[in-house]
Amino acid sequence: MAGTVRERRRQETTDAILRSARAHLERAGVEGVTLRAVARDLDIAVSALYRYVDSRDDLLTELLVEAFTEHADAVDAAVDAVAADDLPGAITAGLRAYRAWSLAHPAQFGLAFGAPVPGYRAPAERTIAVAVRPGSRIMGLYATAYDRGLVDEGVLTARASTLDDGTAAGFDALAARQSYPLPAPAIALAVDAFVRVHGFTVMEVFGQLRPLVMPADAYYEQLLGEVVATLGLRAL
Amino acid sequence: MAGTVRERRRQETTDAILRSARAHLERAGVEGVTLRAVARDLDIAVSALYRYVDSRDDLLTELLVEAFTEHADAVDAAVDAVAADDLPGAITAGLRAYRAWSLAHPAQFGLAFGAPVPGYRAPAERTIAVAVRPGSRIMGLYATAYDRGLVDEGVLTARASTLDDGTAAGFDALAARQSYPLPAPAIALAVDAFVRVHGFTVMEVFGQLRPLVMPADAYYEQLLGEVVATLGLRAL
DNA sequence: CGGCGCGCGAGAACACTGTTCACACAAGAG
DNA sequence: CTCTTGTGTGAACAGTGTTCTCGCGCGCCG
Repeated sequence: MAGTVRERRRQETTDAILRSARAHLERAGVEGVTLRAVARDLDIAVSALYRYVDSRDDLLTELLVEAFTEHADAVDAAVDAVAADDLPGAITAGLRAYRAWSLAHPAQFGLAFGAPVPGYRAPAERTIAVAVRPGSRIMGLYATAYDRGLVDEGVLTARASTLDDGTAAGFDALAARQSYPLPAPAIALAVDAFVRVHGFTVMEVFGQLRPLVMPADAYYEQLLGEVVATLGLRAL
Repeated sequence: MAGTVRERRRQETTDAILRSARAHLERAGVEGVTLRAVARDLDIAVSALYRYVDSRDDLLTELLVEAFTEHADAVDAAVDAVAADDLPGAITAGLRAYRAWSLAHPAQFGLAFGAPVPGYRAPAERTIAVAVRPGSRIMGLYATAYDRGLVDEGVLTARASTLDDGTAAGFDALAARQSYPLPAPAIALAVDAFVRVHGFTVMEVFGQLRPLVMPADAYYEQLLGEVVATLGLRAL
C-alpha cells in the first residue's frame, strides 16, 4: 500500500468514480454517464466529484483512454498467446481479438471509434498514443515477418506498381519515424488490411452489416484468411 | 402553390426548422442541435416548436433521413453522370462520390454512420430503406454488369472457394429477396468492396487515417481501382 | 501528542437542456 | 357571423454541468 492513507483513499474514490462512469457508459451510452448519476452511486454530493475530475469532459476522456487501452490490451493478449514463431497466426489472432473486443464492448468502441463526441474534442496528446497501439502491434509483427523473409516478394512488387509517389513517400517517412524496416508497398498492404478489418468491425458494431451478412463470424474468419494472404504471408 | 395559405405557411416553418437544425448540426455536432437554439433562430417560443416536431429525437430523425437521402442522392448523381454502358466507370464514380460527400459533410456523416446516438433509437422503418440506397445502387450496377457477362469468371470461382455455406445461403436469400440476378460469390465480392470503401471513408472522416495516410485522395483513387479489379470488372 | 492546515464534502445557486400545460389569439370553414 | 381548429405564448418541472461559499475533521508536521 504505497502512499499515505489520504492518497490511498483518494485513489479508491477515483477508481469508484471511473467504475461507476463505465457502468453507466455500458448501460446507457455516452449520454448516460452523468455526474449526478455517478454522485448518486457513490452517495456523494455532485460538487464533491470536482475534487477528482476536472469536468464531465475530463471524465469522458478517462473512459476514452480506458477503452483504447483495454482494446489494445486485448489485441496484445491474443498476439502473445500465439507461439512466437507463428507470425501469420499471431497477426490473425490479433485481428480476431480486434473485432471480438469491439463486439463485446460496443459502447466503449463507439466512444473510441464512433463519430467524435460532439462538443468535446478529445485531447490528442492523451489519446493518440494509445489509440495507435493495436495498429502498431500488428505492424510490428508484419515487420519482423518481413525481416525473416516470410513476405512474398510478388505481392510487394504488385502493390508497388499501384502506389503513387506521394503516398509512398509518406509511408517511407512513417517507416523511418517509427523505425520499421518495411518498404512503402508493405506498409500499404498493412494499411489495406487494417482498413478492411476496421471497416468490417465498425459496420458490424454499428449495425450496418446486419441486413447484409448474417453469420458474421464465419465471414470475418474468411476475411482474416484473405487479409493474411493479401499481406503475402503463408500460414504455418 | 398547392394547398391553403395555412398549409403553405406550415411547410415554410417546417423547412425553416429543419434548415436551422441542420445549420446547428454542421456547426456544433449533434449536441448543438437544440430546440431552444432553433426557437431562437426562428424568433419563436420553444413550445411552439412542438406544433411541428414531436420531440428532439424526432428532429434528429429528420436530420438523419435527410443525411442518408443527400448521401444517396450524391452517389446517384455521380452514377447517372457516367455513360450508361460504362459500368465499371459508373461504379467507380459512385464510390468516389460516396467518399466525397462524406468528407464534405462530416457532421451528417457522423450522425448517419457514427456510433448510434446515445439515448435515442432511430426508428428503423424510416431509416433502413434510405440508408441502404447507395449499396443497392452499386449492387444494381454490378448485377447488370454480371448480366452482360462483364464479370470475370475466375474471380467468382476463386471467391466461391473461400465462402462458407451459411454466408452463401444468406447471400442467395438476399439475391432472391431483392431479385438480383447475382450468385452468392458475386454478392460476397460486392460486400467486400463496400467494406473497404466504407471502412476507408469512416476512418478518414473520423480522423483515424490522418496519422497513416497523408494524401488520402491519391490513396483512395488507387483503392477504387483495386476494388473494381477485385470485382472482376475491366475498365472500358 | 497536540495544534491546525487543507483535503474533502455539502448545499445552494446559475445557466442551460427537453417537455408539458393552460391559456390566448387569429384564421379559415360552415 | 360563429366557432372549430391551428398556432403561438409563457410559466412550470425535472434534469443536466459548473461554480461558489461554507464548514468539518482527518492526518501530517512540529
